[in-house]
Amino acid sequence: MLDDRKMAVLRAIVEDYVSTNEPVGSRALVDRHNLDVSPATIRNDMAVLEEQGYIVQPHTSAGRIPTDKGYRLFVDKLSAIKPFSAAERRAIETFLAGAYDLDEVVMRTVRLLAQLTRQVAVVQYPSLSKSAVRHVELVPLTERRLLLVLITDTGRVEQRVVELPASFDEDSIMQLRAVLNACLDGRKLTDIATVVADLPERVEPRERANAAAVFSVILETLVARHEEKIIVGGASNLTAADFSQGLRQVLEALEEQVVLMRLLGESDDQSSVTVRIGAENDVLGLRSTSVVAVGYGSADRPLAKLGVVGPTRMDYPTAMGAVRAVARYTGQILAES
Amino acid sequence: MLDDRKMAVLRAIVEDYVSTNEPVGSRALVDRHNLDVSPATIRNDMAVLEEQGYIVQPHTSAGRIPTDKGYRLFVDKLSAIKPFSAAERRAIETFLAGAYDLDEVVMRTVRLLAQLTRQVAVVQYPSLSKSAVRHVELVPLTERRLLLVLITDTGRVEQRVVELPASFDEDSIMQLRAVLNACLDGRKLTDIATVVADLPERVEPRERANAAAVFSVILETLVARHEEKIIVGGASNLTAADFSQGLRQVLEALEEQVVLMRLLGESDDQSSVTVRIGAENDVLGLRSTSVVAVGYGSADRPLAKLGVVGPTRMDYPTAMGAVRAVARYTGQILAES
DNA sequence: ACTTGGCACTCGGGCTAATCGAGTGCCAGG
DNA sequence: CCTGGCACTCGATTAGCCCGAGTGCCAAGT
Repeated sequence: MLDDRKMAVLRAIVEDYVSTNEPVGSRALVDRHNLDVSPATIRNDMAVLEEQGYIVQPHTSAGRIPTDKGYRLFVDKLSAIKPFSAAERRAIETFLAGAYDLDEVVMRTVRLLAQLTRQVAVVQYPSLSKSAVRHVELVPLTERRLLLVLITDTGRVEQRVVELPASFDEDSIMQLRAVLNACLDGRKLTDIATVVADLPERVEPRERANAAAVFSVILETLVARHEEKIIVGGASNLTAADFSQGLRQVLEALEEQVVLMRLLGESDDQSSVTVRIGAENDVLGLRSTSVVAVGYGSADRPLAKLGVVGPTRMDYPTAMGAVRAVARYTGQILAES
Repeated sequence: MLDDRKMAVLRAIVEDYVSTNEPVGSRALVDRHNLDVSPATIRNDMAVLEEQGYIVQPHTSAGRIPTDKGYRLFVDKLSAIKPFSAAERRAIETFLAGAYDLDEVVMRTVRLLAQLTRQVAVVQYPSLSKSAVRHVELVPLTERRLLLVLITDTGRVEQRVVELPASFDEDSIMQLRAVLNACLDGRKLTDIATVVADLPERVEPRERANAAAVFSVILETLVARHEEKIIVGGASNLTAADFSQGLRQVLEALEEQVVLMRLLGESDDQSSVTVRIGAENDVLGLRSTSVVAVGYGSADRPLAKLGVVGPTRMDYPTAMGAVRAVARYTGQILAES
């Protein structure tokens, strides 16, 4: 379909356009890359590329810019993920290493990613559904209220107030806590629904009402609600790339947790870097952005995803390299705890 | 200095400019407000106002726009905080009432505030220094690592990994936990430093090394580190007001926790709404924005602050009303737990 | 002393015309 | 299939122009 040189031309167009942000013409192309042909030849190639939908000219007589389809081909066939130098890796490692707790790790990750790519970074907390319970704690608040604190093996701490149907005493709480920890400890959160179903039997009859309230809150919190938590950073990088008038839309989209989830979640391939370009994101308002995402965590223990969002005119090789490198180290650090 | 009519003129200029975003001239002024004088008279007044620095003309021959000093006078003398209607209050209340835990309350607050004011909302978590300990929990992670979880009476849950100098057994942890809870429960976090100093005596000698590690982490976490946590929402509202080229700067500033702290913290008057206009914010990059902030929490128990950030060209009465109303209800809800 | 109508003046925004040049498509020849 | 040549297109830039909103000032009126 497309011979080698046409591919090379497309690659050159993408690279030039990404770095200059201006439509690239045939002359500039032969100058800046060592294609040993004349501009006229390039023009013929470009005509073909345009006909096939890989590039377009914004105005009748200006250079060409890549289409989504063009970027897609570039990412799939024409570029390699840019590896990071040893020095860069060390920098990443030390930057992340200073973090104390999960919040800190996630915050640093997002900052780092935004800085490395000069794009908007998006990092998802370790997914609850992929975590296991490490500890459950019940703290009395008032007569009929408990604070339920649930700690996962990925370091997430979820809290929730429980309203009890009846008042309680210290002993019954101790007992309930013991039962909960005994039964839930180490269980995957996905399995918890079934485990909880059997729990009432293990509680003294007169405490069952209160226990049931606690159980239902556990289920509700972990299964139904905001189980995913995502943070965003580096929004100021969006001002560099000029979204005609869509900046507002993009910012709005990035404030919606649900949208972010879809953005990261759409690709279910865990281990390799995935790229969604322009209209491939069926999120309204992000039609003119690309998403580079990857799962993090060890191979046998995927935790969640992270990535960057930026204009389709993005340095994909570098972004992919950064995302992959950061994911690796973040996963590593979280695996240690 | 300025007679009544000049004041009225300034008020009219501010109001018109805020609503139209265009320099306002003498004719428009007499038309839209019932000033019973001619445009020429207004022009004389405007000349005086300009001489005194309350207004300027962006171009030699265009209408006037208020200066920071003009807005300041407007806020101090010429406007009243806009009260919210009963219906609006009810809406706020029900919107906030559905929240389960602290995170949820804060998130909803920030969303609500952004929506009501159409500005960027900034909400600080209940300040640790004003909280008391409700519960301390130690969760074993590995041989020599503990997860320290600290729950405050304001609902904040802080976590931190502790590296121990020696290995430990279940019993010693139980004991340590008991000591910690016995001694710290109910104590203000500001007092904790002194309390912790006396703790080692109450631990068995052979456990002192580990205990000391835990204590130092407690101090470090609560006193030294990121004790303040602030979240931001509604950044997309910034695109409406056109910051000539400072949008980037503004976004950057809003991503810096430290900057946000200074923004909210600068005014130490807890109970009343404070407004900082333009250059009054000595934060670089926010010289062209205004901050409307107020403390929340009950009078005898201030918790933290919240507010909005927007262009100096802002509807101050409404913003102040919204900030005050939201602070009231958020404080109320947090007081209940 | 303040207000008012009149009037000349300023200057930014918007419109049109003209020019420039990057870049194209196509063709004929190698 | 590549190449140099050439006519053509059209966006961007510049210059010139006009219009009108808005001003400052002044002289006259209350």
